[in-house]
Formats: sequence, structure tokens, C-alpha cells
Amino acid sequence: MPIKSTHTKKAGTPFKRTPQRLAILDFLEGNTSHPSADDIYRSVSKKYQSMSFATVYNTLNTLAKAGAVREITIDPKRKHYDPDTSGHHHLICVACERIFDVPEGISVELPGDMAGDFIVTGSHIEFYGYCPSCGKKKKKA
Amino acid sequence: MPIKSTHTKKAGTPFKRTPQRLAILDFLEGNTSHPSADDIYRSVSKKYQSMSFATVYNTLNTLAKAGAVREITIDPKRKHYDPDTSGHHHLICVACERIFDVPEGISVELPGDMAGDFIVTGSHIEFYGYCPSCGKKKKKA
DNA sequence: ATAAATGCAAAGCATTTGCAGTAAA
DNA sequence: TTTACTGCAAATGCTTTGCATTTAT
Repeated sequence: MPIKSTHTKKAGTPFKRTPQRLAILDFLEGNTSHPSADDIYRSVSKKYQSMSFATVYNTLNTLAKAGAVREITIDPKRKHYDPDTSGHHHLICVACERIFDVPEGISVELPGDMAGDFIVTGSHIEFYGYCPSCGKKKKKA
Repeated sequence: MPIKSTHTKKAGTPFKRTPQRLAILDFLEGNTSHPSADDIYRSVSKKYQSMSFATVYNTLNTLAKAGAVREITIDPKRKHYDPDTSGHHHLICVACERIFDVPEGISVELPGDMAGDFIVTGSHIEFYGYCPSCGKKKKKA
């Protein structure tokens, strides 16, 4: 199911398919780089020179509410966006700050004594560390 | 080892014990509410009316570097701080936004095919859901 | 036709920084 | 006495918002 369709399976909020939104969706589709709003703006505004920051943010918020993209809060400096809304985790490289996908392994659960009192609607593992290329540089230094 | 000592086991960076810092450490010690910088400022400035925001931030950054407090990035709006630097996880209530501790259960690991390429220095599970009191309200609504 | 989206500029917060004065060591 | 910290205010950076105009439906 492409996220460009007017309706989504999940939240089902319909939204207008404007050229700007399609351009953002186009950039996002299949993108595994976990871009920030600024990354998206810089890339998409090359082709749509009229694109504004407000539109990028409005679109991302709309898509997030519709369940078409996922907001990632692993980086304290800014939000990142992921078109892959399936359950998976992330690793952020503490050197270059790039974010990498980590496939979902064993599912994460609350300890038994909390499970009765809390309702869990989602979970996410953040890994901190060094990516392959920064790991190499580190050893040399 | 109390975090008020001039040196910490971990990073070992010494720092001056000023009254402002002692007041912040005093507020933090044993605190499980995961306060934001603003929460800390509001509480500590009641007793130390000269306390400034810059000092709160400077102190928190110093303590974080020294390994005496942990920055929590579960809330996209602001950072939260945790004096408990032992390995544990968190749940944020999507209704009231309060953060709760989740004890560390099984340790989290990268899948085998990534483990050889990445160096993991830390990990953290974020749970999203409803706390007991917001869960009750939700059912009634 | 009508409800919603765009784009601009301004506003809003959280956080950082420069710097002169002050205090811990 | 020297080095580091405080406090203020200004600055920065990310994100949101108000509003007049434009556009998808």
C-alpha cells in the first residue's frame, strides 16, 4: 500500500493530494535515511522551489496523524521521520548522528508487575553507538 | 556513592560544588519524576531565588558529561533528566506525559548480522501508553 | 462552491552562548 | 590567585501559527 493514496489503512484520515505533499511523499517513499524536516525541505525544495517550511511541517504532522509516517525521537536536537511504520528499532551513531534501522527481534514487554496497571500502545528501542564507518575512524584515532 | 561528591566513578570530571549545584543535586537525588530543566528551575529557585536558567542548563550538561545524571529523549518537546544512571527503561503516558521507570529485564541486543559491524555503547527502551490513572479515565470516557 | 492547503512572516519554546562580575579551589 | 561558575540578556535553532491567497475536491 503506497502512502500516496488519499486514505490510509490505519487512522483513515483523508487528506488532499497537493503537488507539495506528493513531492514529500515521493522523497520519503522507500527512504531509509531518517531525514529531519530540514533535510526534507532542502531536498524537496530543489524540485518544488515554492515549497515552504510551514508546508513541510504541516504535511509531516498530517502524515504522522494519519499513520503514514513515524516520528522518531531518538535525537534530542530534532525530530526525524520514517516512512516505514512497521515495528522496528533504531541505532543512532553518536559520532555522525546518522540513524540506522534495526529489525524487530524478540518483542519487548513490560515486566509482569507493571503489565496489569499500564496500557502499552507502542514501544521502541534506541541503540547508541558507532556505525561501521565511524567505528573504523575511532580505532585509528 | 552520592552524586554530590566532587568526583564521579564514571567519567571522572571534577566540578566545583557551588550552592546552586548542590541545590540541584539535592532536588535530583532520589527523584523519580524525570523532571525537565524547567521543572528543576521552578523547584530549585524557590529556595535559591538567585538561580538562573543558564545555571540549571550548565549544571545539567556538566552532570550529564560527568555521568551523574542521564538525559532522557523520550519526549519530543523537551529533555528530561534522571539521577538514576543504572540501566533501566521508561514509559511515557501519552495522556499526561508523565514518565515512569521500567526496570531492566532481559538485556537488549542487536541482531546477529549487525552486531559485527556496529559498536553499541548503550540502549534504552521507550514504552508509550497509558499510566494507571489515565487508563482509568480513558475507560470512563 | 467549499473546505482545506500553501507560503510568508512572525511568534513561541527550549536550549545555548557571550560576557562582566563573583566565588570555589 | 587562578580557574571556573553565575546570572543576565541576547542569540540560536527547531517548530508552530495567523492570515491572506490559492487550490483540490
